[in-house]
Order: sequence, then structure tokens, then C-alpha cells
Amino acid sequence: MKKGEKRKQELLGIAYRMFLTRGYEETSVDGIINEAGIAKGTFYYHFESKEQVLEEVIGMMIEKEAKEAEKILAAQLPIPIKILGIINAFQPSGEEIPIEEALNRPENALMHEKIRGRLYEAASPLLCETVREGIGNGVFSCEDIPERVKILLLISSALFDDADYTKKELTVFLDVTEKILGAKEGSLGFLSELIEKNNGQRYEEGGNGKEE
Amino acid sequence: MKKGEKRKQELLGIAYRMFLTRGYEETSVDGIINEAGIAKGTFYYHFESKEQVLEEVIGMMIEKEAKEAEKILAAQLPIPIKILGIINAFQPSGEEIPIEEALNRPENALMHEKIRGRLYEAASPLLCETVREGIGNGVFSCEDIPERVKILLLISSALFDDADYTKKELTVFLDVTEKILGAKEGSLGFLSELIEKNNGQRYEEGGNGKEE
DNA sequence: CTAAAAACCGACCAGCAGTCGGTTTTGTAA
DNA sequence: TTACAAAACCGACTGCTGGTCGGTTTTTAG
Repeated sequence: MKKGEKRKQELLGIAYRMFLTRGYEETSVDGIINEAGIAKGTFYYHFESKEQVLEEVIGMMIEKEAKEAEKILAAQLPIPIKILGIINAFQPSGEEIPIEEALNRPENALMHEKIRGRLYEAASPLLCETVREGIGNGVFSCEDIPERVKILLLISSALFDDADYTKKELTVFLDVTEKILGAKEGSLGFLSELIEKNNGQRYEEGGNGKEE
Repeated sequence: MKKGEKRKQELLGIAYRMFLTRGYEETSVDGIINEAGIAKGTFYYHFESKEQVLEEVIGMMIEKEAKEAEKILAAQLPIPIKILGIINAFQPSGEEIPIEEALNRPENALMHEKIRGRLYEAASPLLCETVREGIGNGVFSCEDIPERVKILLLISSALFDDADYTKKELTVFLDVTEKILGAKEGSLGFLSELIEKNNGQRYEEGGNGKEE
């Protein structure tokens, strides 16, 4: 009996799109069921509430991004690039670009906040491990890793949330990141060009991404 | 003709309390008018919408806090204490303590986000000026002040939003702040005890006196 | 006193999330 | 094939929401 699961996925797909175009509050259950061509009761047969749909939609997004991030963690890459890659993996990319703009609309504050929380839980352990790796390699030097990663995630999500961040903000971000993790002065500067290059284009693991 | 203004203030007061106890979404206009003992039409005679009430409530809060922060800016105090004082002025204090807990409830995400934005606009110029003062005194040393202040505010609001932050988080915060602003290693450490002392006072007995 | 402006009233509206008793479809076992 | 229960689905309905509007009372000014 998997007809139910298929319908559920269909509804999640519709909800995903509508939440991100119209916003969560402005998307009505009636709107979802109209587009799906089903009755109210069917919707509530598959979901407990509208909010549960949001929760599951967010879960799908995070899971997908987390998978990519874990690939980067496992890859053989320079530590700073790993850090950047993991952070980047949790940013909307490709077809999901409109998400960025959508999440910043005030009416989506609840969704944005929920995503931020889940994203932190997913990204934090991966980054912590990478930082430890970096300390082992002598690239970083610091204590209280989780606390520092928390700050790092805080800053980077605020920076990348805003698609129009300035070059100056990016430079300061890298400088501050160096200081937070105890990297050598200027040792992360080379990431600046990498980020700009990737702006609008997805970071693929195909090449080794080594650049200086 | 100030009868109208008086009623408006009364409604703002009721809304303020209800927004912070029940949350914005969960507070209904019906709820507000029932408590005020007026009709729906009267509410909409004084306000354009429920959201405008939220905007004005937030404005009241920020204005009050900004006034206190400006007093600190003008005072003759050591620069690090000024920085801390300004940041602290924009934290809920005294009778407003429950705000902290209320704003962190997910249903208040919209309100929280709006407050965060307004707070940043109010606090940023004051902090920038203080940092410049600090650079003049040789306490700090950095460029791109607005960008750094933005990060500082970001971190501190995330830290103090959570009433149960750990001592370790506080230490890391101060360490990172030193680095962001280019202060001498450990030069802000003394703030740690100051902050903890303030926290104790909060719950102990609250201010009874008036100051002038 | 008078007339307008300000303040107020409450019935009303469309839209919302969620409910529920009933109906159809589907899988399964006899 | 039949019988039957579980799964899937239906849509009218409820109570509440933010917001509207034409009409009424109160206040103010000339």
C-alpha cells in the first residue's frame, strides 16, 4: 500500500513550491488542495496540520543539503576549501536560488527561523570535525571549537542570506574567520576569488578546486 | 483633541503585553478589543492594521532603549564598558525580562526578526562611533568599522537572546570581539565578571529606584 | 446653538485551519 | 469470484480570523 506515500510526496512538492513563492503564512491549505485536485479531508488524512507539512518540507531540504556537505567532508580537499564547501552546501543553489529571496521576506520569518535552526544542527558537527582536522594539520589553532563554529555559522548565514553582500563584507568575513579559528593572517584570503567565481555557479566536486 | 491619543496609547499598552505573552500571531484583534472594552471599528479607527500595531509597539521599545544607549555614548566611560553598555541597553531588562523568553518562541519569529532589524539600525551608528573613539584612544585597531560592528551585533544578539548562555560562550564572545575590533589580547576579559554581576542583579531584586 | 469633526459602534464579510461522518478504492484471503 | 476490512478520499461544516462600512454618539469650535 504505497499509493498514500506517493500522494504525500506530491503534496509535499506542491507545498514546497508554494511556501517558497508565496510564503508559508500566505499559502493556504485550500490553495494546496486546489492545485493537487483533492479534498480537504484527504490533505488531513496525510498530514496532521499545515505546520507539519512545513516541518517535513524543511526536512527534505536540509537532508538533501546535508548529503552534499558530507560528501565534501569525506573528500580530499584543502581544509579551508572544505570549510567553505560545507557552508556553501547549506546555501540554496541552482534551481533553489529563488529560495534565498523568498526566505528574506518578512512574512517568511517563521520558516526562515526554523530552517536556520535545523541547518545549524546539521552543519555544526561537520564543521567542528573539519576544524579539528585543520588543527591537526596546523592550519587552525583554537579551543572551544563548537562555540567558535556556532559564531562562524551565524556570521556566514547572515552574510550569504543577503545575495547583495559587498566585497568588503566578504573580505571582513574571511578576516574574522581567520581570527575566530586561529588561522594565519591572510591564509583564507584566496577563498575570496573562489567565492566570487562560484557566485551564481554551483561548486562542483569534479575538479580538485585547488587554486592559489 | 487628545482623547484619541490616550485611547491609542491604551491599546498599544494592551497589545504590547499580549504580543509578549501570547505572541503576535496568537494575539487576535478581538482579544485586544475585548480587553479594552471597545468595538472592532474603534480599533481600526486608531490603527490601519494589526501589523501596524506591532510596528508601533516595536518602535516604542526601541526608542526607549535607544535613549538609554545614547546616554551611555555621551558618558565618560572606558571604551570597552561603553561598547558593552550600548549592547546591553538594547537587551530587554528589568520588567521586560519575559520578553527574552517570549521572543525566542517560534511563533514570534516575525516579531523577533522585525525587532532585530530595528535594533540593528539603532545600535549600529552608536557602536561605530564608539569604536572610532576607541581607535583614537588606541584601544582598538581596525578598518571597515561598519562591517565589523554588524558582525559584533550579530554575535552578541545571538548570545544574549539565549538567557542560558554558558560561561564558555561568553569567554569566546569576548575573545572574538577583541579580534574583530583589533583590541589587545585579553583586554576585554575583565568585562566577563561585569556581565555576570549584571545577570545576577537582574533576577535578585530588580531596580526599585528612579534615577536622574 | 449649531454644524462639523472626531470617536465609536457592531453587524457583516471573505478567508482561514481544521473536523467529521460518510463514500469509494484497494489489497487480501477464502 | 466474492467478501470484507483497511486505506484513501470526499466536501459540507465549524469556529475563528483580520478587516470593512454605514450609521450613531460625543466632542470641539465658531
